[in-house]
Amino acid sequence: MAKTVGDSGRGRSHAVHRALKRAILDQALSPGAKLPEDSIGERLGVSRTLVREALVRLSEEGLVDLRPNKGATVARPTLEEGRNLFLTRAALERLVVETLAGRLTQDQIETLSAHIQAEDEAKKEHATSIRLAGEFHTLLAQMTSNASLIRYVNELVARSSLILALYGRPHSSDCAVSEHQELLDSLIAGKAEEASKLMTHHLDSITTRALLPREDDRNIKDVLSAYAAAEGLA
Amino acid sequence: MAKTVGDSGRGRSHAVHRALKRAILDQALSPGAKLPEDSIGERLGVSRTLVREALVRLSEEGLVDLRPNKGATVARPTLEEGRNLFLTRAALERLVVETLAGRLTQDQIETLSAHIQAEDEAKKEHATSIRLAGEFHTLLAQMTSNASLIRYVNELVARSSLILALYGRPHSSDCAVSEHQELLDSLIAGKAEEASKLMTHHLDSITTRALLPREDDRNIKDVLSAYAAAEGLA
DNA sequence: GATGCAATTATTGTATGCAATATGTCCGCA
DNA sequence: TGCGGACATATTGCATACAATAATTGCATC
Repeated sequence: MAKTVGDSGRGRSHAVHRALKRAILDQALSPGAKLPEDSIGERLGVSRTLVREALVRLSEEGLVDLRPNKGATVARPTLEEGRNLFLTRAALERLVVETLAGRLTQDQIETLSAHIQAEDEAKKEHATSIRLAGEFHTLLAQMTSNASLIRYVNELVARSSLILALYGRPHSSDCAVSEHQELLDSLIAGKAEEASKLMTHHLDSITTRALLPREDDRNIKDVLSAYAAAEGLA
Repeated sequence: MAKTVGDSGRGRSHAVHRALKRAILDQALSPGAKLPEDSIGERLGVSRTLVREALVRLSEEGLVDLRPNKGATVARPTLEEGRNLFLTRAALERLVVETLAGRLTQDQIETLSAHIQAEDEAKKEHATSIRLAGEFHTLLAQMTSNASLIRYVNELVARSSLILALYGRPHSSDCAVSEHQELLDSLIAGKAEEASKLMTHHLDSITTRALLPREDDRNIKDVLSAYAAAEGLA
């Protein structure tokens, strides 16, 4: 439906890239999943060449692991990488709010308010809710007009989805809507320092509130050893 | 000389990537230069396929501009992008020094000291001096063991070379060696706050000390409009 | 039944060929 | 001379073919 001319950018390789990216972020492809070039190409109606190009891009973005002669898999960050990632996010997003504090236009304020309201209304639907929460952060970044900043925040927010998919507590609202509202209020009031603190806390609390170690983080051997013992094996 | 098995990573495409990256950072290929796939492939003894893969990666790193059907050129950041980039760098490198303050091992301290000494000795050779200055920053980042942080700092430092190539004052020592020493002293003393301030100032002063507008930054229209007026045209 | 090896299959790595698009040149025409 | 259009050239976009490597299976052996 948005495909006619919308194939903008570098022809179809970008289309493939977007398709895979969406699939990953929607968790239709979960972390660790294999991504064979020809099945993907077949399914999407393009040749391996284009799939490879897309996979290279995704790997540069950190969404895909590309191991030589072994093929591509959806990235599977460790818990520690996850924590570090949120530290990095915080550093960048502090810059975002410091840049924005007291500088939001009326239009931007309305956009953000509307977004927060949408988040509030979608609280029930877990999947949507997560997506919207991420979008709030990328929306803010966008408003700085700082290209590198935008790019990195987008990347980190995307990867955060992976982290939360792997280590997120099932029923935690990962981004409390009220925190977004407070943040916005600070920004409007031009309280840069306060906004910065709120953002730090906001992201910090995700790592403590929502992240927790998962069994499936251990490798297959460790998992099976338990079953082995139960059966009197190994 | 480092090619036998050192072709590590994804076969030769990484080798191509590294070769091009070096060439760009050494300014053997200056910003705006065309990068035709087949001449590069021919020169490097690989097919266009591998060159393309390398170019895609470089474009993701922001070192190369990739325009559909128009081919690749060495990136040519605007002055404003340059300033924004240094803001972003500062945000990340503050995190670096905060992470490192008071936590450097003896080995790390020695590595950094040696590096600073090397910088001091290379003060005369402008090119080497610039490279070493950059390496100091990536070295610090490396020591945090924070993967995303390392990756972004590396990327931004690399792109800084482009910025300085375009807008750097010819004879400014872009990274004052003494500032690196002060920074290190702070880190050793564990004064996180001070180190953070030093880093901010250090990078800030690059933008004010070393960056200056260049004629060729304005786009062709603006430049020509003056001449047009002078000749009573358009 | 466990172990190691060989043959098979699946999948990636790379080069090449052809189509599509952009760029540059030359010529005719006002 | 200045302008536009057709042709020629260069370069990218994409698919396909083949080679190289890894994963898997089956079999023979102990």
